[in-house]
Amino acid sequence: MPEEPIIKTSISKQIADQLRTSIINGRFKTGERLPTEDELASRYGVSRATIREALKRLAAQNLVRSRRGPAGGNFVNQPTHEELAESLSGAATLLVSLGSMDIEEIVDARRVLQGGCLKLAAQHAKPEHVQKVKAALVRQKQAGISDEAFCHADVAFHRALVDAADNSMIRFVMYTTIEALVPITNMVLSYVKDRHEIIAIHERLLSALEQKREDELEIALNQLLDYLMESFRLAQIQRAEYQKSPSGSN
Amino acid sequence: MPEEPIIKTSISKQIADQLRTSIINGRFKTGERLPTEDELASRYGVSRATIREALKRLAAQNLVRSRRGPAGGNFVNQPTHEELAESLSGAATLLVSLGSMDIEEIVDARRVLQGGCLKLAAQHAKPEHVQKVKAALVRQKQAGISDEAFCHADVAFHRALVDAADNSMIRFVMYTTIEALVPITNMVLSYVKDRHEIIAIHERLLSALEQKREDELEIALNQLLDYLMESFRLAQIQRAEYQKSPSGSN
DNA sequence: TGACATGTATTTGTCAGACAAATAAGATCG
DNA sequence: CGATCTTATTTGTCTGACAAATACATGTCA
Repeated sequence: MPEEPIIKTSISKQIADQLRTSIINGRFKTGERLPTEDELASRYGVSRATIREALKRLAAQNLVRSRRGPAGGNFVNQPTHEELAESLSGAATLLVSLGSMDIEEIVDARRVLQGGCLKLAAQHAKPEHVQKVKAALVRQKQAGISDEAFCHADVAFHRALVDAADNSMIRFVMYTTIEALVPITNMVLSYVKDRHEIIAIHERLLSALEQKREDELEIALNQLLDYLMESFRLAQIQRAEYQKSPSGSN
Repeated sequence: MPEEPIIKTSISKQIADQLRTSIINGRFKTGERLPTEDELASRYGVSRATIREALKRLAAQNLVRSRRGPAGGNFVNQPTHEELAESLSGAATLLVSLGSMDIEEIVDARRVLQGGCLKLAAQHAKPEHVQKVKAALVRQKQAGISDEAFCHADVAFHRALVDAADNSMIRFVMYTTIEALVPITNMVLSYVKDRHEIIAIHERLLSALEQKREDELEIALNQLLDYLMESFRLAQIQRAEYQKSPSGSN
């Protein structure tokens, strides 16, 4: 029995991995066109379907994108920060929705991480950063906007705060943390219909940023998160009662 | 012209997205088996190949895994933190290797984020956490191990520190940050062959954690990062000289 | 000549049907 | 009762085909 390679992983996965490493260590440069699918198929000695499955795996990770036609093909895609942050927060929301992370943990994390982030923001914020924060807050203060729009503006506000730290890595990481809280914030908002408190705290954050007061920023952040936690508890109670009382379960 | 849906995205992608949201909001529970590929194909009115491409996209995100045979099929997979962190740090590494993030930014980010993280660790660390940190440091101190093994132990050390904060969200986020630094650390190590300094600082971190001294932790972290930055600059210089002097380019 | 329509080749997207490989469960035989 | 064999089911891969998008050349008409 001469050691037949006991390969457990499928060919398409192996090819996907090979292509990925080729991309990562630069044998295929960003923007460059990969060989056509037929070419790859014959090169690897497999069928086009297999190659396609491999390419789709990479496409799911935003590593390649494809166009049809002549001058089309599969291209190495340089994922933008947005795309990456998106897939990060997708993963994070997944973890949250599967219950692998509870709210206390997320809020704690945000307290610690965003705390540091704001400190950096106080040091690095340029006028245009402050301007963006202000703009988001204005949008949030518009009367009569929907919960959805409010939440959207909320995210924009916090993202702007993060941007003020002027650091790509932090942006990358904090977007995720913020995004992970969105479903919860949404739920809180739909049960606890009080936006004034949130806006008041946001205004405190903004003015603290304008004055570059690190201490004030930290205080305001803690207020915000405390408020969020408490509202969340309230919302949970209301929700539990609502599910008990009316019509029936289902 | 009766508004034929001008869908730009491919069918397989649409199906993948649909399946993903079905998974995320719980219409398919974790561990559950999806319908067979034939079943899905006829249900969506597409061919099996298309379904498979959709499933492979999800597989690339660790959302499903497949087994053959009867009682086999495509199963909803609950991604472990490790799997998620892995795919994300892959993304982060890519960003770094493409030069979208520079080292100052990453080190700054780590200073801020890991600083907060260590503060939490000092409060929450349980004996088994400390034990894991210690074990990683022991591995790192073994004489004669390769650069690669050293770097591996280095990552394990920092992960253990992060774990000590005992917070899933932070773990998720910090693993990514740490991982993003691996290629750089590797490069530094291969040029600046001095491990003593790193180990000395690591020991300071460990003992500070054991004594739950937040201030000491912060000091040691800053030392470590300062040292890393300086070594990196040195390594860059050496590298530049090396690339100028011998034989030729390429 | 120049602008516009038209064809044509190339490449991905999708389809249909087939066989190979793995594997769990039932059938068979000692 | 236990070990082995068969069988059915399901994913993995192959083959060959056609549809759709689209860059480029070609031709047509003013």
